[in-house]
Amino acid sequence: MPDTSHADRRRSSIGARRNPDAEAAILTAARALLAERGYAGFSIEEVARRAGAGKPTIYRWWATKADLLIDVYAAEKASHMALPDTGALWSDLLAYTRALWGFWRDTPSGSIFRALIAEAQTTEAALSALRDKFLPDRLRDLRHMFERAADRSEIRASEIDDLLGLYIGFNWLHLLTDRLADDAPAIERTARLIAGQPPGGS
Amino acid sequence: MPDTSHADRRRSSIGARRNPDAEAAILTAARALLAERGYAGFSIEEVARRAGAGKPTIYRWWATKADLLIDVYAAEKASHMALPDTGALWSDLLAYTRALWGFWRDTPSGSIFRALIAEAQTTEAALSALRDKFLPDRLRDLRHMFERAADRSEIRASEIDDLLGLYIGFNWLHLLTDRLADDAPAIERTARLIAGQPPGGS
Amino acid sequence: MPDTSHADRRRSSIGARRNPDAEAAILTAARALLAERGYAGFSIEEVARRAGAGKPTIYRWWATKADLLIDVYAAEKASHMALPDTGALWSDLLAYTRALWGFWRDTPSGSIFRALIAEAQTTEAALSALRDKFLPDRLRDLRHMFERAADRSEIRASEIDDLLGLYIGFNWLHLLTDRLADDAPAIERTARLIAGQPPGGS
Amino acid sequence: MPDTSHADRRRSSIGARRNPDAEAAILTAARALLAERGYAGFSIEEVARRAGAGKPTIYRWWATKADLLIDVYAAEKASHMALPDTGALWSDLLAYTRALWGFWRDTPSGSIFRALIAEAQTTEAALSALRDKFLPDRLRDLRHMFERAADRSEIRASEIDDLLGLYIGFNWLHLLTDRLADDAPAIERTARLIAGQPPGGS
DNA sequence: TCGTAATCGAGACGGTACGTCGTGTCTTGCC
DNA sequence: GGCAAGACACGACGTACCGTCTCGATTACGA
Repeated sequence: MPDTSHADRRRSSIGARRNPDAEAAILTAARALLAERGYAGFSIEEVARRAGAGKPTIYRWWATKADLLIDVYAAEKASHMALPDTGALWSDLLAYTRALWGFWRDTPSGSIFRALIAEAQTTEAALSALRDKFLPDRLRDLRHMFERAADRSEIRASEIDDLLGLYIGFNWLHLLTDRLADDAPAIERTARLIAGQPPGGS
Repeated sequence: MPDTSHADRRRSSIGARRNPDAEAAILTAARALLAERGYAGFSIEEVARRAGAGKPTIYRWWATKADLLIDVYAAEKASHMALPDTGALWSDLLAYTRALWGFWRDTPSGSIFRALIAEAQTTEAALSALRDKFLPDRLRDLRHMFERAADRSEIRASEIDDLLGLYIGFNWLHLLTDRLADDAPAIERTARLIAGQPPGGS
Repeated sequence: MPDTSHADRRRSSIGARRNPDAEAAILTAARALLAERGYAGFSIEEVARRAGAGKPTIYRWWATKADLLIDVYAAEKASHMALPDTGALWSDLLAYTRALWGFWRDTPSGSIFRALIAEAQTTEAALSALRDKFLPDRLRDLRHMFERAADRSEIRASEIDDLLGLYIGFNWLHLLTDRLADDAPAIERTARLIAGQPPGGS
Repeated sequence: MPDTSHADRRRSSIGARRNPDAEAAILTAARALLAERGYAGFSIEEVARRAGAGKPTIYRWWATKADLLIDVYAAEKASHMALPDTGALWSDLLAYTRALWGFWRDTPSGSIFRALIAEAQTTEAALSALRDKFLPDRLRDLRHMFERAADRSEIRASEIDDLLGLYIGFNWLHLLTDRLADDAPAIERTARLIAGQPPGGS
């Protein structure tokens, strides 16, 4: 058995209900696998092997690969990302985007999210999971940042959704083309653009 | 023989050199396959089947799936998109974006491009093709539109690249989440946002 | 890797036609597996593992487990069993049955045939393979023995098929209840019964 | 709930002892399942589903699948078959065999018995149950028929066991190859053969 | 002029992963 | 302690593609 990173073996059922140990082992294994081999090497089969879990256990709780990816990403994100409140949209965006890109670069999360988007191009179920479940969650979080800016009259309230779209598209574009490291200076310039702040100002 | 979409049968070798008929048949089959079944149903196996080609013939000329996708998309794109010149950036963007989304919706190109982006999350070669060849080409084309706007003082010249990034990200986001049809009203609002045009004005 | 009995690895395709090496490796592996673990331990998966073959290669050439079992049995039988011709039906039967039971006991063939019959109780395809392909072959061979006896007027020609049925049922019954070793004396008595020979006579 | 063949729901424990309702529901479900889908579709899982029983309840009372099959067959057989006494062995056999084949064809018993024999080729426990318990029972019943024939000097007393073997093998052969319906004419011819009666006579 | 070489369609090969099913064990919470 | 329920690890099922290989045929080109 080549891999030793999986949980302690012979974890058994704890009755007619979900075993949190199994769930944790699967999420951990999925995270590690994506970290090591990326989406290309990500398979339910291998996750099951590493987690010491049966494939049916995975399919029982996550109907699609996307559902699993979403849970892995969510567990990751919860513990890392917080919304800044600096008093100005452009500096909020600066702080948040730098944190986000760092999070994507320095944890498996970047790989996970790229996997999720790729999966959504393959499977209809994954697409609707991404669009109808994942994205709205993300938007809800970020909208607060923009709503505060609208309260401060930095942006028009009617523009919030479209600015959010531009902002998310900007991040996706850099993630999907793997330019998170190279193009970091773009963050500040783009934050100002979105916030309607003149370049170089404070 | 149930499928009739492939080229006429028994196309054979034409000697010790590449057979253009075979190449055309393969590109056509790939295009049709992506149109019908999307990236999920796109396999070298099925392309070969439809093209009436041997798999080695495909692998001989296209080392990776991404290479094939690029050629298919290139053949598609060349013949369709022209840059508008309406005299104002926001209406240029409006016209171009509506044309692009229509092109993505109504031809296989949308599926093809989605496939290419997805493949780039799996295969390093696809990623660098997308980032280093594809994206610069696209930027070069569009930059003219933004440069004209800068000449007219609608936008700052220093903002061109960042606005392009926002604009492309906006398009990708809608393509990848399959919202080209539903979210068409966003085009006008976003075109104004990018062009710095107040909402509702002419 | 626990099993070492499989053929030398990395046997590849020899073109667009059946590879006899692969076929031989698969039949050998199937035979060995049945010899070691019986029908209970017999799986296509394990045969593929031992043969160093891909599962699709097996499914390509043997549509059902029964087809594979039949080929394994046939290869075995061809090299071991010959029809005797002693000049009298009862001694022909005596010789043949003793050889058959020995063949069933001392080679994997007994296990193979038991597996085949069991499989026929599970799968409709296996049943028809057994009944319409295997059994007629077996009957054709044996019928010669009975026809010679009819020519010698030992039995009526009209009884041949029914005597064959009785004879085969007798053998099956002992095979399926694993009484080939214990009940060997029954062979002689039953040979006489079938041949219409009084007990104890020469 | 689509299937209605199982017992009334929410049958619960009746305390620290075996619940006869549960046992009956399980046997009934097993019988029905074998009737509908044969050995191929017979699984503990499905029996439990239909019976509205937990799997452990089944495993608690029947250690192996064979044990369950035996109980199902026993419950079935008891109520149906009677030994004929026509005054001649060949007509006894004729009557009994016709009844037996009809019983096997028209009730789940044929499927059950086929399942039992198949299971005996996989599981040692099933084999010994079949050989050491089942078969002797059957032989004991039938032997009376042959003993009466010996008393009437139709057959030799010393031949009884071997004729029984031939007779049972004949029946098994037709059951296992699913020729109970097609080959009914063989019954009369074989009955005469076993009874030493010339063909066509009365 | 003719052998050589690279092309073609075809399809078998060893593999990996898919998603489903059944196995026998285990635990819960009710009776 | 029996019961229904159902989760668990495991492993086989049969299928789809992967990328590689070898065939036999079909030309073009260089010696």
